Amino acid sequence: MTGEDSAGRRRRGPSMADVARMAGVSGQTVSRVANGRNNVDAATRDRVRAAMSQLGYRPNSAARALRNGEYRSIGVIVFELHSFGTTRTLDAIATAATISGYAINLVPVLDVSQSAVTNAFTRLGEQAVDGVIILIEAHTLDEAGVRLPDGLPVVVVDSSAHYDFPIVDTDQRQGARLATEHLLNLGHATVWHLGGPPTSFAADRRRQSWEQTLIDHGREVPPVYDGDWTAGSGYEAGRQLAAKAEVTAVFVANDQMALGLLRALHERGRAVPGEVSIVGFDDMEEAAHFWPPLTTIRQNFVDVGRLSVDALIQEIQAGEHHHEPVAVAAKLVHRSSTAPPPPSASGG
Amino acid sequence: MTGEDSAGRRRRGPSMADVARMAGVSGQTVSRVANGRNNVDAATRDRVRAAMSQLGYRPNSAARALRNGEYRSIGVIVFELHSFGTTRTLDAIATAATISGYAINLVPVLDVSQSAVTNAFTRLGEQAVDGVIILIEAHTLDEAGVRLPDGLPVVVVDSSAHYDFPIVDTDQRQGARLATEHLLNLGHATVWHLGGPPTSFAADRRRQSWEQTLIDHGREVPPVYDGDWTAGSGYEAGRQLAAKAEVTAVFVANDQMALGLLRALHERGRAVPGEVSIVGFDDMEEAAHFWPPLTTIRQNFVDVGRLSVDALIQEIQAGEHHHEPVAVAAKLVHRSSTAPPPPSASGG
DNA sequence: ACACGCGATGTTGACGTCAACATCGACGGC
DNA sequence: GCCGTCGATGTTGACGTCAACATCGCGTGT
Repeated sequence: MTGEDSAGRRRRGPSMADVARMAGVSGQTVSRVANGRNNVDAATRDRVRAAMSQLGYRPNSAARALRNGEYRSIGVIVFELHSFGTTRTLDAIATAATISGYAINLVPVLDVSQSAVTNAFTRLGEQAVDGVIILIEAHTLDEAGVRLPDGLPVVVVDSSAHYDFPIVDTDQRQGARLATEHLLNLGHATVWHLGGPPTSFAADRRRQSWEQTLIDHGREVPPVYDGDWTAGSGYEAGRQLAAKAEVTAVFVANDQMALGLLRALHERGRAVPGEVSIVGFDDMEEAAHFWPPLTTIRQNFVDVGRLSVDALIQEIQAGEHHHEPVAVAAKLVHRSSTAPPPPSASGG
Repeated sequence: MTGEDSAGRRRRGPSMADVARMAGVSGQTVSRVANGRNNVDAATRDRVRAAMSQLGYRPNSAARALRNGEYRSIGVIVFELHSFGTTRTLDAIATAATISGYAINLVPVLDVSQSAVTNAFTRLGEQAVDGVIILIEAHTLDEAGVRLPDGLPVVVVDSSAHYDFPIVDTDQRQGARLATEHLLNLGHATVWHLGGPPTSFAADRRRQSWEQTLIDHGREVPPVYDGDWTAGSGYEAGRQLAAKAEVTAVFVANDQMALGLLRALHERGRAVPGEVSIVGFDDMEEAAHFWPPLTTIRQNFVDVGRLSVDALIQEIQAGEHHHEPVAVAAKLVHRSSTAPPPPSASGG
């Protein structure tokens, strides 16, 4: 009754054999019913179904996985759920995987240390997964000198191109260019940059693309300020930026840091967008309600999640890598944090 | 070499038998080495280890689960990763489970419909899990008329008490009282409330506790405004609140809605905390960088996650339910969004 | 009436692991 | 020198499922 035997030990649930006995059929017929095969007599099927629900039968996925040689499960290795982008991508991955009939096995990296990463990968090797999506920033991977189990399909999100794995990611370059050109088009002489941590490839690419865009337009490239994606780090860098009168436009590598910068600007009494224009990156839900509402680059996390799952499943089922990275386009969402520069700053 | 056989099908990895053959021992000895038993000769162990790494052996967790009758995995059923609290709790659960040697199986509910919830629970029954943590709001559960597989240990986070499952949650009542009394102590005549959706038990409790605190202090209870946890809904409700001159203090049921309210107040030109004081709930990382930085109630998500995992594992391993809900204390974090009421409003 | 086909159902064995039991050899005590 | 013991290793079988093959009975065509 309670799922325990007289000794108080956990008892296994009913198996096909139990259902078969109760329904007066063979185990194989139960299997056929459980798997929706249609070559079973209707009356028999009903009898089996009745026995199943009466016994509370549920298929043993371990036995099924062992027999079939596949788990129908994919591992997702994440570093932290603090970052908005990671969380959103994970959400999209989970949804896409579920729709495709795969379960999600979440493998957290417990801290930043190299051994924690190595540990996570070791655990991963022992998990019941058919493939892996790596959501941690790739430099961390490098440092850990990670060796994944051979023959385990892998897809990487947010990575450099020098891995031998398929890559799916937002088109960071295009997004950063969009942000930078938006500010330039408004008439700003140049655009400052508050970047993400050097350990992130995404941050790297946004910074590079911002710089290249400035160069393409023949503008001066101001020094870069680095944060670590958090609002706190945006605030710290923001205090320095806010103190510089010549700063009229800033492209911030994510919305959370932009929030910190906004606070620093408010504290200093510099008007946004009156004196300084700001563009973020991500379009987190809150960005529309920052003060002022933030102009930002919207990432299409749903597509990133779906495409990475699709690529992984293809690899699992067909054994095919395809090596050209998949880049998902971003787009600019114009709100109130950007405007033309103040007249006094028009010359640069 | 590539993990496929000549027909292009996925080939299973090497098994214990393969390792045993290469090392010239029996499968059982390989098993002993793999499980760290110490009754194996050092030289033999080395030989087995060498064979393992040369073949790229990794234990088949399906076979192990089948043999041992346990998966060492817990399912977490979540509705959405958009809400800050859910995400943070999931993170803490994943960490705690990993430390305890359990894997995490993420089971998303694809949409709000009843069938989606039922679907998710059905899927759950077929997952390779020893137990389940339910992270969705409990009213949704109710509506779905959910029947969980019998004998599967369950722990619920954020739920009413009328389930026969162990419950772990933040002490919503205590947190809401803290918030309300903080504002009262500053001298506000009464405190308005911007609550969460009626479908959430957490929102319910925060509202009830706010009301009770007001009554306990002999204050008037203003009408409640409801949001749905999002900044957008906070903004909508906030526009109404901002229009009322008599509002000097608002307790908002989460930080995201507080952000929306802040925006509405700014748009209307009402100073925070000069004219209106605001307290949020959650203490999301960004709250410290809102404008102004938000006074809020900090939830201890780490403890909630850890305690729910501990409770579940105890249930799994010992078969013991313990029915008193576990309440994790919250605490007030005082920042700049609260101050005494303006002199003009002192009388109420 | 008989062979044949076909649909419904049953039987067998293998997936990889590990507990329980069996075996074997070395060493110490008397 | 014989027996008992203990440590290292091997052998067997069972966990639950499902593909492959076997069987059985009924209807159809000639």
